[in-house]
Amino acid sequence: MAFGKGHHLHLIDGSAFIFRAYHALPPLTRKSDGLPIGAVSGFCNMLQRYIEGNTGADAPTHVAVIFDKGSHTFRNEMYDQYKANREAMPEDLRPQMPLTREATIAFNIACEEKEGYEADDIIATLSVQAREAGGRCTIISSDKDLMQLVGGGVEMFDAMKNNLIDREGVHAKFGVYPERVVDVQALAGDSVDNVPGAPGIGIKTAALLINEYGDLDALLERAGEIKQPKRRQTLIDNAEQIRLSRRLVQLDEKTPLDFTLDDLEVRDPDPEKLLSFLSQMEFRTLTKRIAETLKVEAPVIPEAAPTEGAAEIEAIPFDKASYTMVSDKETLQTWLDKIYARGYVAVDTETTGLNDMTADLVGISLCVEAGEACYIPLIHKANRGDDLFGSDDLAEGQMGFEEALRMLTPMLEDQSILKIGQNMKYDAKIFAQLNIGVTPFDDTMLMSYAMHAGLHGHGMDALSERYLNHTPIPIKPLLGSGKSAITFDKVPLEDAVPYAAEDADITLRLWQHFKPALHRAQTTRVYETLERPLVPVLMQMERHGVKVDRDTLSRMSNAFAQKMAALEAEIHELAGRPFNVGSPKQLGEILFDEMGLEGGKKGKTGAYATGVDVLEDLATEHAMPARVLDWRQLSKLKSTYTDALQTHINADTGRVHTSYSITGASTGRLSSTDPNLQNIPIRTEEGRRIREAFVAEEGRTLVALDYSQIELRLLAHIADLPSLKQAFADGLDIHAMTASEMFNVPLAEMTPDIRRQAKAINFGVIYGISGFGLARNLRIPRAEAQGFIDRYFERFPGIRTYMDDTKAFAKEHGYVQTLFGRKIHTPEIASKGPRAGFAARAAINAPIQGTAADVIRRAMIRMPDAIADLPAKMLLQVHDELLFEVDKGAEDDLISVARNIMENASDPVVKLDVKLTVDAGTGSNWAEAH
DNA sequence: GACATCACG
DNA sequence: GACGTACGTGATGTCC
Repeated sequence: MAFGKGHHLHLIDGSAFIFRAYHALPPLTRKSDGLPIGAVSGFCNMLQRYIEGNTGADAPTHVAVIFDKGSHTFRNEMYDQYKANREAMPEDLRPQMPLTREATIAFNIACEEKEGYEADDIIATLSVQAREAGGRCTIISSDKDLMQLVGGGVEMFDAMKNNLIDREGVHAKFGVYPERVVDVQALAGDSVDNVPGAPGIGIKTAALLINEYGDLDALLERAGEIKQPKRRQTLIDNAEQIRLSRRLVQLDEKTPLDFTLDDLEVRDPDPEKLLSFLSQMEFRTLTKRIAETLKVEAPVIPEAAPTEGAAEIEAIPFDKASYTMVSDKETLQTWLDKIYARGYVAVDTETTGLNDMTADLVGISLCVEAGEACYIPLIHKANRGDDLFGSDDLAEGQMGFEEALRMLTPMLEDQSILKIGQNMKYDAKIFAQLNIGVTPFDDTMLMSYAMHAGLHGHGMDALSERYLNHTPIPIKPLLGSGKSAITFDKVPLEDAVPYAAEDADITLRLWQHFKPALHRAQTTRVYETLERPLVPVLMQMERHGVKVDRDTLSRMSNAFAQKMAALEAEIHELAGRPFNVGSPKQLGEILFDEMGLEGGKKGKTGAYATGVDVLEDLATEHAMPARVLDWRQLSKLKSTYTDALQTHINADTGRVHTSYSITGASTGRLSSTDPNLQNIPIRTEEGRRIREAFVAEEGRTLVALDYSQIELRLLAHIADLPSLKQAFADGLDIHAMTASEMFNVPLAEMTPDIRRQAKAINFGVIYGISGFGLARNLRIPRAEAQGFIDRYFERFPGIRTYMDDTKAFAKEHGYVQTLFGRKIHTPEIASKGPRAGFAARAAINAPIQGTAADVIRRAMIRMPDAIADLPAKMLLQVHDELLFEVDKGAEDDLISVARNIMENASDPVVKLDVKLTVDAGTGSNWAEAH
């Protein structure tokens, strides 16, 4: 009998089921091979519960699960931004999607999808067909986009809240009945699907307008009559956009389908098929339960290896002999086939050096399963290079460089294949040089950092030792050291293969270990929002580099050398004999033994201390220490900056390319190396001039934006200090205000000295203040410093509480957290003696410094998209500052966009009680811009 | 490679 | 009651 009166169709929104299952369950994996399976498990459970709950008199006669297919639909043709801000599907969910289709079929339920259409369109088409045939239809979903379909025998059922949505239910949600829902949605827009709508109009206002004017067309036609000027204008200005929005939200009730309602008739499951699928997935409980329901015997699922990560991974021993070399395209193709079947692969590159801007790709290793890895050598030389003749010949047994990359590139760029790396920024930069974009990816180094910051380093060797109980093959013996060191392309293949392949093997095993651990440690969100997305951003900045003028530096070097020579002569004269001014040991002996100055203190190595503090004190008694300080400053500027920076100017680009380490600092700050561009001088006039060498390209300008007092602002929020918050809200001079509060001095009578003391205390608080430390910093008696601190605590009682609570938390948990959930471990807090003191202060500082680091990371991650339409590039980050280079004339546009991103970087995750403000400067060089 | 020193936030 | 103490980094030169 054809579908008609008396029949009842159920349409299940498959995607909704999957996402609910995915988010509701921990990241389960199939025991035998680690395949992620949590969403499939939840999906099957939901299907089974659905079946069990729909057996009564009102049971459906027809049923289907409807899925989305592909991400590109006819709506993207109308509007390319449709659903453009959707987050990418989590990697561990992607391989489960086809399995949910298999599950539906195993349950013997019709499973439908159609390329170019959303599931919602299929649901719309079927529900209309059911209604027109005189039957009933229940849509099992809570998606508001489907509410336009309700009425005339069509209802929705929200399986989550267990409630039925009829016409009245829709009215309660939208303020209009189903036939006008599309009009309201068109006006209100939808940020989730990126439907624009009318700016400033939400569901409430939209419903009001539609109810007043009847429908959307009437409203738009008579928009001029609207009394409120803002509403009137937005409707007039955005009429086209609103009509487009209506077309986007309007479901297609005429989707061409190659089946009919009759094909959806409820069928009993085939026990054999269903149980075979469930046991293949290794769902023990569910298999048993369904077997009982179906009154058949449950199949026996063999017990796989134990589930705990480490044990499972250790179960497969490392074996150099199992690694293979790929020398031809047939073999490479079998590896690609394996990778596509799996959906993920560990990748590692071998190169001719450690600098990813200058190193060349030498070979690639791959691993899809613990113990099963290969190395693809590409440009290994025939011998070690110590042979005078023929040393440029390539070693035998390598497939062509071009051919290998031609085969690998589609896989490396395939959205459905997850590439797993250890420090992916390095490998991705190597591939980027060859115009290959590696995406999507996971990074075991960043996973470790998200979980273990403060506990240990995150290099591969350390992680392998610690989590895999395996010492990797050392690289030293292969490359040698010193003058005789060779590059990896000179390493003989029989040595290179096991070394390189093992790195990929280790990386894969670490990933298998970390992936579930990341969830258990509740740091997945930190990893996915604060660590991983930073990689492409930093890659871009590093590859772009900053222009540094060699002539300026060179002139400065010469000037410094001259001044140093003069000072050196003077110092030798004052000392009575020549010595190495750069040697603290010799200097100490001269000052304290030969010249007999007082106050010499020997450190633990038996040498006199000759640091700035000591020499500054001595300067009051003798002329020499001051000269030494001057000499040291120049020596520092010359050796570390004006000389060294020149050597870092890249020959190809004429620019300096630093490398940022994401995992270097335990608090979440970045660090910068080769060269370090985060400690370019600024505090002294002579030093600041080095920034004049950091210049903009011809026709461009440097723009520096920095957060004003970000750590103190965050302290005010985190420790909940009302008077400090108020001071920031009022835009007061925060150090003067602190001084005024503490010393009872009206702001009008503030002296620079009182302000300076208050400033030192404010900073001291951020660092975990102590009487001793403050006394030393301010050069005042310890008792007086302690008095300041006591008064500070009285005036800002929240500080005490914050410090005590933070220490207590650290002691209990072994870590502290930032506002964004980043964990910083403080294991030494439990130790006895001075180490505990260090750890306590670090624990107090970490949430503040770490939250500031999170804030600027969030800004940096959003920045590339925000400035995509501007002729601007982000060049450098210096903890609370971002440096940009922009075409002349576009400075103001850039400042307004970038400042907006920076000031609102905490949104929407954290709502700060204190506003963040950003100062901006521009100039043809960094000294001017700051 | 350890240590002291000093550049930055 | 004594212990040593501001938090977080990286690069350089000396010396062993």
